[in-house]
Amino acid sequence: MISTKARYALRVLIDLAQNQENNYVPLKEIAKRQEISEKYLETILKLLVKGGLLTGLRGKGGGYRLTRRPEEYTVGEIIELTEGPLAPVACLLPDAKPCSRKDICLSLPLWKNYHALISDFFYRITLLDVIHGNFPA
Amino acid sequence: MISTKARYALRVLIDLAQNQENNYVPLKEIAKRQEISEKYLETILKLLVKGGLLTGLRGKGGGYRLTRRPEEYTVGEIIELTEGPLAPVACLLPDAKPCSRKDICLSLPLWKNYHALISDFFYRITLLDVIHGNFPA
DNA sequence: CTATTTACCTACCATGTCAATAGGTATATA
DNA sequence: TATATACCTATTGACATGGTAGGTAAATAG
Repeated sequence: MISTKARYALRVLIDLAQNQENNYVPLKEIAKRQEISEKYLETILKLLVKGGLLTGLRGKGGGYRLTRRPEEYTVGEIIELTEGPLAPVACLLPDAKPCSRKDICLSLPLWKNYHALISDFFYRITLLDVIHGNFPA
Repeated sequence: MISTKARYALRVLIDLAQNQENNYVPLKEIAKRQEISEKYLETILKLLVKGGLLTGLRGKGGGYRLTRRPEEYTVGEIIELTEGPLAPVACLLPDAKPCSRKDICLSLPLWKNYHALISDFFYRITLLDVIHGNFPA
């Protein structure tokens, strides 16, 4: 299952894309529109700011806004930022410790194919695609 | 991440497909070949028996064997049996409680497409495919 | 210069799942 | 009768998840 963190993050980005115009949007507004607890949303927004997907501005008139245009975000990076690598098994992580069975493991190619499939899917789809409902045929 | 339960289950089925000939294979042997703790393997085999993928026979000369031919198992059913539905979000579960945002949710179609993609992938691949390294192009 | 609004920070907690273990019971064969 | 096996119930430690509490820093409005 995709975690709420990733799902909420995506919804926040969609929300900002649709509501930011030229202003900073306060957390409170996003929370209200998206029906997400403010406190919990904080932890997610922190992640997104730290990851460079959003900038925050403090004080009156402050809030959050996107750092790029919607077509410049991929769903893949949003998911990986919030909940970690898409790799389905540890052996496929970039810094995986060598597995003694890797040469005889018949499942490994399956997980590799699966990994390629979903990486492709998620990294090809941009935030704008999600907003417009454009998905690969 | 795919759980060890699902991954071990797959490995067990591969192991049986390759080693059962016409006999029942004791858990001990599988555990040894696959380097999986006997105790933990028990819980997995119990699941597989309960799910009808395997039959067990007690006593001397007993053990486990497949209930069907390898080409009659799909990877999808093995995963879903051991770790639950492939659905990435609760709203896509067959008996999901109606979500109030479902008509305005822009992410939902994304998760639907994703779900279709991976279901297709895993349900098209049989145990025999895995053994032969045959994957969809 | 003060009040207010906002982001930002540190810490905590309850619940549940995962991976694994322990110890025993039932059943079949030799 | 002894042995090999599956099968059953319960428990554990570690960790992730989803969420909360309470405070600090900075920006603006008046």
